[in-house]
Amino acid sequence: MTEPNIDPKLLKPYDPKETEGRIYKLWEESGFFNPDVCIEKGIINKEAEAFTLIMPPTNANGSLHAGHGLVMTIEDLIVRYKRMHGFKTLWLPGLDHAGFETQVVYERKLEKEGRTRFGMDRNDLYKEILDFTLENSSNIKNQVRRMGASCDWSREKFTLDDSIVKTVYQTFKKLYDDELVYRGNRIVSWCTKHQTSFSDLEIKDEERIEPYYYLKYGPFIISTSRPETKFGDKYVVMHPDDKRYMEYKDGQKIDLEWINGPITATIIKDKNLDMEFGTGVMTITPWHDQVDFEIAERRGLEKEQIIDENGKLLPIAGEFAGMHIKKARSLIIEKLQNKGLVEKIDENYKHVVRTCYKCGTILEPQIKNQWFIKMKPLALRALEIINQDKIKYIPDHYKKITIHWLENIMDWNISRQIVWGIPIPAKICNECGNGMVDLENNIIKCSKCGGSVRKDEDTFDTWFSSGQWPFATLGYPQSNDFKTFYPTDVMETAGDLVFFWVSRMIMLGLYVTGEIPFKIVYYHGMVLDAKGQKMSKSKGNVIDPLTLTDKYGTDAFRIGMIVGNTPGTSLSLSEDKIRAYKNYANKLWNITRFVLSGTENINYNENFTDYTEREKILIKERDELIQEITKEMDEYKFYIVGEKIYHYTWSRFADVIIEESKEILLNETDNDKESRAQFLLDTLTKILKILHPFMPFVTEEIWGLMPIKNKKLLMVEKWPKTERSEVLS
RNA sequence: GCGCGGUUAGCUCAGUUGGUAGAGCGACCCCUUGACGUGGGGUAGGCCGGGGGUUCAAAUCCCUCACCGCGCACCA
Repeated sequence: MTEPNIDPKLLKPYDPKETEGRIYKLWEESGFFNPDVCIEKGIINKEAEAFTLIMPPTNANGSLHAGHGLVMTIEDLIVRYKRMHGFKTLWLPGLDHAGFETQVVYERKLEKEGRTRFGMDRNDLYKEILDFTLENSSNIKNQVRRMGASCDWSREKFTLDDSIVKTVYQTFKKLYDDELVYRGNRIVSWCTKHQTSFSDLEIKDEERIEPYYYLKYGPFIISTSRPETKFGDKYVVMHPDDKRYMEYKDGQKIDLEWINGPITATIIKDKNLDMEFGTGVMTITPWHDQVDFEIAERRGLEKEQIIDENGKLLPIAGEFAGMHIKKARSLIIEKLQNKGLVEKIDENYKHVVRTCYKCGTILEPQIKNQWFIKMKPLALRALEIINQDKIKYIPDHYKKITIHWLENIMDWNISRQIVWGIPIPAKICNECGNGMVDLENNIIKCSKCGGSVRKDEDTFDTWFSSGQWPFATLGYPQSNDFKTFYPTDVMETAGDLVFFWVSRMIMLGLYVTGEIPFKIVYYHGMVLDAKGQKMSKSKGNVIDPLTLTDKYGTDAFRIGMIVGNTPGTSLSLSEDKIRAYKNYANKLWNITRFVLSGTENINYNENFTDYTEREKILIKERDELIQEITKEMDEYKFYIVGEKIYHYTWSRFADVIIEESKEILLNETDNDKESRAQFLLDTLTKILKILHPFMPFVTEEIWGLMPIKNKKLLMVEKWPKTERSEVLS
């Protein structure tokens, strides 16, 4: 054989490092990430159907982790596939200020520097975090590029952009006008470390074994795991039907000896009490307990704060005032024991305590005057459309989980006592505590009592703004983008955001725009380390996706993340697997070398029909596979497609077809050679197209070397069609 | 307590209308063949968590139990 006359690049092994940056630049400069450019350049029709995927805004408080790697891979795969089908495809990238999350990260940074946010000027702190965020964000954007993401950077949004904030404010106002948002004194979960309240979701339940105390409260025995809350307990509650306590009447007063001396307690008969539990009698602490609060509200009982915002006891605790509850508990019990008021102590009481999901501090329920969204009406609307299957859940069991949550939804506290976030545009009355939404910042008097007002210093729960992301990013209500790309098609995100984010987007999307925000929710699982353990900095098992892409190439990383990774199921990231796909990228490269050098004197004709029987059989087999694969792609079963195309190229095309081609191309008649050569070129072309969404870099690079007339960039070529197999058979 | 998953080869996991179990990695044995040793050929390895049921036929459908995850929950 003569020296092959093919691109010398092909004579060396495939080098992802040399290729990827160059290819990404090629794509970016083509402008094809932007659907408008695709129309301008005649790649797609102006009338083409839109396909929209809004990228979950990346937290701008760190760098890319393995989970992001998965997100970028799956979403880019979906988007490239749709783009190759001629959709007017938009993948809109974004960054999230991530309110509390980022503030926590920043506070840790401050701590390391020996500083603290408390006592810092609000504006200074805000500015520092903003700088921190912006610095990170440029870093993150480069990392997203490294993953090959074909998102439209020209439409990038940040959750603190003016346009987004404006939309968020309008929504807040609308909710207020519709009486779906209210300011109220309600029990909220308060973190004494972070000095902010949470919604019911920012809570981690933790099982603990702690002593459980049975205390003598006058003639009764009450039980508690939290004696430090009991100072102000002056109501003793029992069920009206409880035969044991028939002699006591509702409202009856009883004098008794308590922690710091004699008190007068009032008997309350209430049905919202479990007779079976403990002794069937309890005292209530309305300021620091949800159930007690509700009873007190219903019965109009007094509420008194016992514990302050730092977790220290207030003057009502007498000699214990100023002491942290952690320290006080055992001392209080000691005192009660000395007074003979402890009946018994159960040392092995197993119960659940609510802790801050970030720092693990036990949350203190506190009554706070904050903004709440009335969720029931919003949830009902969402339930209706979910039950009608207007939104498809992948995997489908997330539908059940969502329904279960929506049916038991609680009002949503959206006030956060942190600086880093979107300020709540409202005034609070200094006299009566009334809250008034004030977008123009011109309210100077309370609308209820005429009292003086102050600006609400709180910020919105970050999920309140990100809950509006699909329509906010598209410029609701008037922009062309909104009209063209909303409702969006797919929301692809992590399973643990099902309540935090996805369900709230559905509710707020329906409420504001009257339409569902997306048609499909695709949940990916968590990325675990090779041993199946959760990655965390403290365990030191965090895998940086970029170290893997450096080592094995982005394509290898990407297809390794896809194959065998079913939606919703967590994925163990093993380096072996990624390495295997690096070999695959190289295999593809070598296949190309063979095909191109073996078919040098052939003009590839994609409409060639003069195939011999031998090739017709192979084409039928190949096209059946393509049909199968296309169907599975449309069903979002990428994990199967990746495996099948891998298997076909390697075990079938390379190991069998190429092997037998060696003889055919050397020894058979011209007809046979032509038929085989056309088949090899045609099949390689189709393999590249199918593989492109999975492995965009190597396929684009090879595409550039293919002897194809009038070719465009592979990223905007058309997904292979299979109608011709009928023509040929 | 309620809800949702999972349990298949040594490891990680596929298995979508029920029809004699698959992939990758790993292991072992061969092959210095001209696309590729980042390769090629081959072998071993699974009563598909246990027990019932439906069926001609069950990894697949139903019931039940066990174990492992994960959510939710106002039990003082």
